[in-house]
Amino acid sequence: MAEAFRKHGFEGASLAILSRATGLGKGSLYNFFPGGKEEMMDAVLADIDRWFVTTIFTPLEQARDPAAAIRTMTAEVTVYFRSGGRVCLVGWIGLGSSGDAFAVRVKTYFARWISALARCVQSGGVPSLLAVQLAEETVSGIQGAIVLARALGEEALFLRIVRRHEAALLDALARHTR
Amino acid sequence: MAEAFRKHGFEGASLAILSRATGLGKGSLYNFFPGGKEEMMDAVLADIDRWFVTTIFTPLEQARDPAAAIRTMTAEVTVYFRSGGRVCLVGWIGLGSSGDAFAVRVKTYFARWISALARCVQSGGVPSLLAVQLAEETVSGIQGAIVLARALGEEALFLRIVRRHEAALLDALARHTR
DNA sequence: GCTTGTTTGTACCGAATGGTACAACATCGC
DNA sequence: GCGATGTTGTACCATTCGGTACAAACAAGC
Repeated sequence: MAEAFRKHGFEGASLAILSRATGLGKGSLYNFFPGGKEEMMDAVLADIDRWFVTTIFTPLEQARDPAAAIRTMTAEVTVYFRSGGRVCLVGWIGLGSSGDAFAVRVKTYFARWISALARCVQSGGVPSLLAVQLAEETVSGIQGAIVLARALGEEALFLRIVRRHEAALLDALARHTR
Repeated sequence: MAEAFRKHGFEGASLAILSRATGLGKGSLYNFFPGGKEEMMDAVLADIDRWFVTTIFTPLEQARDPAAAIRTMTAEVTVYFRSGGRVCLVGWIGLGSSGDAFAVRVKTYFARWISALARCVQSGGVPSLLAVQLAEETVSGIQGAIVLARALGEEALFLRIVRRHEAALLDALARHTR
């Protein structure tokens, strides 16, 4: 179901597609999601959010070794986005007017990612202003890398860009070591 | 018409919406675009491409003053994307499976942007490998900034990120001045 | 085995979808 | 004026859309 939305977007994913993707008939679909397509998408976004919170956000927020936490973040993210071969549904949905219904979810997702990463970097001794700056740049850079890698059909480009952002983060940490 | 696609995406922009947006009835629409919605979208993308070629790409490619060319690029891009309030249709369309029909257009758009920017930076004395690296990072960064700025509803974030990329480009130029 | 509540498939709904046919209309060279 | 060409609105097409109704199938408790 998540993959169906990821492939076709919200508008493009028809109930027929969703039904085929899940193996459930319309009856079942509307039994579990009385709110229709919107509730289905919301559930998918909630699922994604949960994954990011446990795998990315909290490890960053509670990191005892910031450099290691950043390294695992980029590693996890690279796998998750299949090196840019997989789209970021949250970012995508935010682009269109159909995403207005999920605006809050989209906003909190990115806001938390940035703040978690910033806190991690900051905990390593980097001044808070620079930390936020680096975090913004990294999250934004990952989103851009997905767009570009998909557009050019070049997964290597995703890896290159993410690696550079990782390097920038680690460099800042090394420079401000206490 | 472009704005209709920009707002609703390819799937979301129905003929009714397109008709309303252009003020043309279905008859006229199908008179000018016998290929239907796909041809309309293609025309819009061609239009966008033309604008970027004349306003962004060729000035970069033929720049006599690389630093100035970069500065005008970021300025033009900032205005064009309304500081992130306006979506990059090319990048957006590339994310979904509906964009497969326009894959070539999407690909050449980004490829040319990167190569034009890289050539400009390189003409200022920056080694070609670094130049390509910086160009990739900048174009990707702009795309990410659009996604993030829209998601967070924060145009200032777009400006901040673009400005930082501009600074990185100018810095590289200054460092490798001949 | 019967009851109760959930899960499923199927038939169906009105509305909207992308697209076509075509007659009325305008425009223009001549 | 007249025909030729291009443009427009309208009615219409089959299909698909998201969504509902509901009865059959199922499961669990007792």
